[in-house]
Amino acid sequence: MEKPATLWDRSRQAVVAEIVDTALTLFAEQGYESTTMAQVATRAGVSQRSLFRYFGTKEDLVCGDQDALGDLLVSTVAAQPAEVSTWDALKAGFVTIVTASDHEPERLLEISRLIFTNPPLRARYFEKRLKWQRALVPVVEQRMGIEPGELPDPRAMGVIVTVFACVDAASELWVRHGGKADPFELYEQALAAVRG
Amino acid sequence: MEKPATLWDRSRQAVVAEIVDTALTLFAEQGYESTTMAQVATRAGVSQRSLFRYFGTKEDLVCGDQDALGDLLVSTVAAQPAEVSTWDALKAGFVTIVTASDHEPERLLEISRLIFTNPPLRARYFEKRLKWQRALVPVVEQRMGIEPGELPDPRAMGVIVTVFACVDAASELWVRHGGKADPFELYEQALAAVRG
DNA sequence: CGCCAGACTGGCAGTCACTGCCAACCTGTC
DNA sequence: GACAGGTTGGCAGTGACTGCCAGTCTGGCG
Repeated sequence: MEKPATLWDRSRQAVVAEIVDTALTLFAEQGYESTTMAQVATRAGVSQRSLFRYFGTKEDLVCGDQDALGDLLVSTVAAQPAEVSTWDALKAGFVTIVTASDHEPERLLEISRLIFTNPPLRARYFEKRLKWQRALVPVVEQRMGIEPGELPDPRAMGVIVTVFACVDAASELWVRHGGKADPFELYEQALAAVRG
Repeated sequence: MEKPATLWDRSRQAVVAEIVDTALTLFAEQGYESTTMAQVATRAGVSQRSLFRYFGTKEDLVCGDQDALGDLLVSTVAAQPAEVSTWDALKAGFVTIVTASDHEPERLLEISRLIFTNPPLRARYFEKRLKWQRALVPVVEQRMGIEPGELPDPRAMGVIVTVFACVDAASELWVRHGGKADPFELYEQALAAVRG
């Protein structure tokens, strides 16, 4: 079903990666806002039109294709054994995501800093995460023994949005600490304060 | 300090209100995205240039000036007596905000629906709330007996972002219930599931 | 080899949000 | 009635993004 992996596909992958690379370099050099898509296109050696075909929006140059990670998150949470608490199941999902990210730590910090310091990027990131949250609703409901309804259950919603909010808070603090703090530790502290 | 309230100020207020009114009408008629700022300007009887002077962005037509509400939130939380728990203090802040909103319930629902169904609007709303969260950090830190540092304390951050996340979840569910559910009840359920 | 359908690319013109600039105007004051 | 300060409107421009069309490149087929 998704085995082909043609040579063409791989070359496209390479092109995408190279574009992202030049974009991040430009953003680091002159900032996100003051870098235009035309610049990225020129330096990456593609037409502006094609650039917009690869990445629908400027934000996507940074926020990338989070859909795959979202699927991984959901399936990991769903795959946790029943005796694992909902909180631990969600945590396991996020741990899996972080370790599965194909960026080197250095670059991950740079990307995170970009996202947390540029409102439009942060907004886009937030938006993508909304989709993850929606996808998690049935999984968490089942895990909490709530039978699914037409609309999400407020209890399941509460748990999900809380975990995401704490992950977000920990990430922001991690970035603002310059990557020198342990993000998992920050997350644990935040959640501990919440759960009393 | 802020007593003048000149006639001029009031007429400006009226102009702003009227623009918002026509904008919301247009959004309801043909949707947010497919309504242009030029249309709003024309129907409201101002030049496009002036429209952008009143509202810096298209989103601000809907998200309005949340800064005043943010100040109210912070001061209300800060004004809660010391024996009130942090959770209750934050809740009191939000209750104050909701009741202080000068929109009729019907319009409030309409605005909320706009925000929750249009990604750019939701993103902008989220962004404004980030400022509220930042402003709350010192207040909550003091209330939790944490001495303020250069960066926010993860525990205070956790509590703040959790409350915001649950308020957000409750609001979204309220909107998706067509305004027929009690938002405070939804909030209580969400938070109860979190705090166990 | 020649041919052809399908996918990818590039350029071009257009839309829309948003901004800087400048001239016209309006308001209150001396 | 002139004058200073703030307000408005038009105008031209930037930058993200899209639709359209023509050129190109590829793999299959006779």
